Amino acid sequence: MIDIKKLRDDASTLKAKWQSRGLDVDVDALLAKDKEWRDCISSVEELKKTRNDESKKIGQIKKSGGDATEQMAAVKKIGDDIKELDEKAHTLHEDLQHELLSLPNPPSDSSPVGKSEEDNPFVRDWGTKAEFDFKPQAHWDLGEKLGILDMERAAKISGSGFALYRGAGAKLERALINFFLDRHEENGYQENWTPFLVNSKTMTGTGQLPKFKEDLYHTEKDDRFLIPTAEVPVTNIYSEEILEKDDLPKYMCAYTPCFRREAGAAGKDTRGIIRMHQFNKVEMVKLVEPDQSYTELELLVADAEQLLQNLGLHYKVIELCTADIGFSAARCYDIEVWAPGIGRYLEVSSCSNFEDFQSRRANIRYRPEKGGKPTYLHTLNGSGLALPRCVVAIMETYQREDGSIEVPDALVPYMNGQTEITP
RNA sequence: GGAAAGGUGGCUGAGUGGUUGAAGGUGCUCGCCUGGAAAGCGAGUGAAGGGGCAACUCUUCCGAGGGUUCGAAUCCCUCCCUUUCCGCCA
Repeated sequence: MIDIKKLRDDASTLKAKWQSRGLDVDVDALLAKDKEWRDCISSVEELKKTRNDESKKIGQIKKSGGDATEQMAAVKKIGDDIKELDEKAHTLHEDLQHELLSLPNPPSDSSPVGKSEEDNPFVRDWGTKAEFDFKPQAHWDLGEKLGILDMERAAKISGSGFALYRGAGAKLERALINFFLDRHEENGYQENWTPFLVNSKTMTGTGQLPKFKEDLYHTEKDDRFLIPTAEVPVTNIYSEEILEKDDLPKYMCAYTPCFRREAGAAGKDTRGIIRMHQFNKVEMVKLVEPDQSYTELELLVADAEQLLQNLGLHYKVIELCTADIGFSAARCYDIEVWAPGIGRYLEVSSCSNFEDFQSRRANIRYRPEKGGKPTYLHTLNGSGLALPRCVVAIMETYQREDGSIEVPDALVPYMNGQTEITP
């Protein structure tokens, strides 16, 4: 959420930033509503002051045995006015708050301005596209023939958009999760195991609510949501808390399954395991001091890249332009791994700096100096990494002509010494 | 799911309708004292929001939301959470 004070002070800059996202925000209407709310608050407070003073006087009169009937009637009238105005102020505030919560983060000045994903600048790449002296197969063919991926039975059990990994396929998932988590621990991230169902307050904290309810699985009876990413529970670990300067930076990571309705993505990536309603992911989250967040973003991307390098997978890093950047992010890098079987780069990580957008929503603060005033810290997160697309890249990159798959060296210990996957 | 007890400041813990934003203790900060420290003494020590250039000032907040009342931490209702016991269950 943006700071309403910024909107009061410098609406035109914010408006321009939203415009760079392709969003036309009626800032004048927002400011008018804000003004109306503040005027309302002022009147209420004035009335409350009068009421408090008068009530005290009544107390004194009664104590000294006097008759305060007249005063009581007068204050009663004030009370009625307060109630009415208070309700109005409350409604105005809720309304304004809802509108503010639905506004995306204004992109950082450092984010490249663009009109669509076509304008996302290339940052760097690592490795080269794998070459084959045979025609490489797509993972769905490889997986089915090897018996490690059973999309048909997954559909029978749950429907489309779900994967059933079997045998070495299941083991590969487990191996990747452990491999990723171990690397993060080495890099100073504390491992977390979180709830996978969260309440609406938590979802609002990281920005999934109120705007993207349609993308989430919701349990009607208990009003809880299945997490679409570990970012949600992990970032909210310290919600409503005030941390000390010495507590920062906080490096945290977690493996979780992720649940996404993929509403609006119908017909996209329907084959294979590129877009799933349920998938596994390891996520890194950082809570940092504001002046460190852009340095930390670079480090975060490097930590994600390291994993692909260890796996020997070719990838490229791109930066998202203002038109393509996510709702909550101020700046964002995507890492895309090369999948030679289908001949596409696949997004396996998104590393973002949210600045104080999430911390303001989730109310995560810290004291810049001992005994000082609490202020909002900066949050960042990055996938490290999303499993299915890594599996795709591994299968397709390490495939042999006979359809078997070589296990990348880094994963062999995590596969109990298994070096290849054969039928 | 049933029963009971609770939810007050960084922590602990009083408070049952009227200067209570909240006693006492503890912790923390600053000062005095000391060769230095401890002890002791003194002062300060929550958050959000509004107004003001500022000193400052006002409002709100005792789990959340309603209600009663001239006035609510205190009384009533609903919900949430915690603990203990019972039941059920991986």
